[in-house]
Amino acid sequence: MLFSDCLCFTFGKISRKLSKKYREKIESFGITQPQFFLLIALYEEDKILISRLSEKVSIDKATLTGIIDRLGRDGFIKRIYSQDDRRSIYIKLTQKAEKIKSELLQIYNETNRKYLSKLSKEELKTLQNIIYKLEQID
Amino acid sequence: MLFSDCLCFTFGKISRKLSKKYREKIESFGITQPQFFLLIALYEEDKILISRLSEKVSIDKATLTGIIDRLGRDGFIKRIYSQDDRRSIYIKLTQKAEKIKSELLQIYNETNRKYLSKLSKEELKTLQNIIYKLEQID
DNA sequence: ATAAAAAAATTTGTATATAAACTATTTGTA
DNA sequence: TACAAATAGTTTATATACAAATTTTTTTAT
Repeated sequence: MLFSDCLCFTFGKISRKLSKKYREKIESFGITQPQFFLLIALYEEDKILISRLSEKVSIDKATLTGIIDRLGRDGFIKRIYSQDDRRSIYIKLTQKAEKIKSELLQIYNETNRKYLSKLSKEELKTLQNIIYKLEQID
Repeated sequence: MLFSDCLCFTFGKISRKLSKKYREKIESFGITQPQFFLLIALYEEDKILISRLSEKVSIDKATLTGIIDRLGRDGFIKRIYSQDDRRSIYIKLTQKAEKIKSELLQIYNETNRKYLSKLSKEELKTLQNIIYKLEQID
């Protein structure tokens, strides 16, 4: 059985290739691709629990801790300690992150559209079904 | 634009999820998922140049150096220094790796089939086209 | 009320991933 | 020949990724 029949291999390969494309467009902002996606998630919903953020971007919490550390170190976000539940921590965008919001969103939208546009309407619809099915795995 | 419209995000997410599935099945062999795929590639074509292996598994050479180091450390492969071109290095499977070949290939084939079987013939055909298109990106 | 269980996040240890710089060797070219 | 350019692979530095263990706090069950 060839690697082309291994969805894991194929999806990983394409994922790495696409990541690189985003990376090239955002490197001037001093952020990485996972950091970029995290900021995009926060632009959609700010002041959000780390555990909720973890679900939203499908990255486990241990990994997220590091990404948050570095985004915090570089001044893009802040940890806000919850008063209600002292185990919980919210993540909030800083002014520095707000300032580049429209630029980052534009890059995000344009780049997404660029690759989506390579597929026909029919293919896109089928792909969405495929993705739905694969996301349901256990 | 939602994350569901970002192919990079979606492919990465599914790739991580599927990786975990392979990981669970092979952890008893003391290898990781990237190491597993590398062994699969070597079972298909043994004594292969590192640069060729890099193309075959679509992992860059710097990353491969590390994976090869660890597979070597754990006795699954050996570096064979070329006489013709002293820059070149071949990778060769050891007896230890040959011994688990049939088991690993079975896990590989069964797991691939399991996830492929979630898709219809029609979906699979379309997906292959989509993958082809995305692989062509620059 | 209190001990056990669960939850939120971090820490630790190991393994990718990748850009950039580097070493050694080979090839191309004047 | 001599020397610049290309090639094969490694190294370095930094950033994910993730399992397992840990800390702190809250919830649940008795």
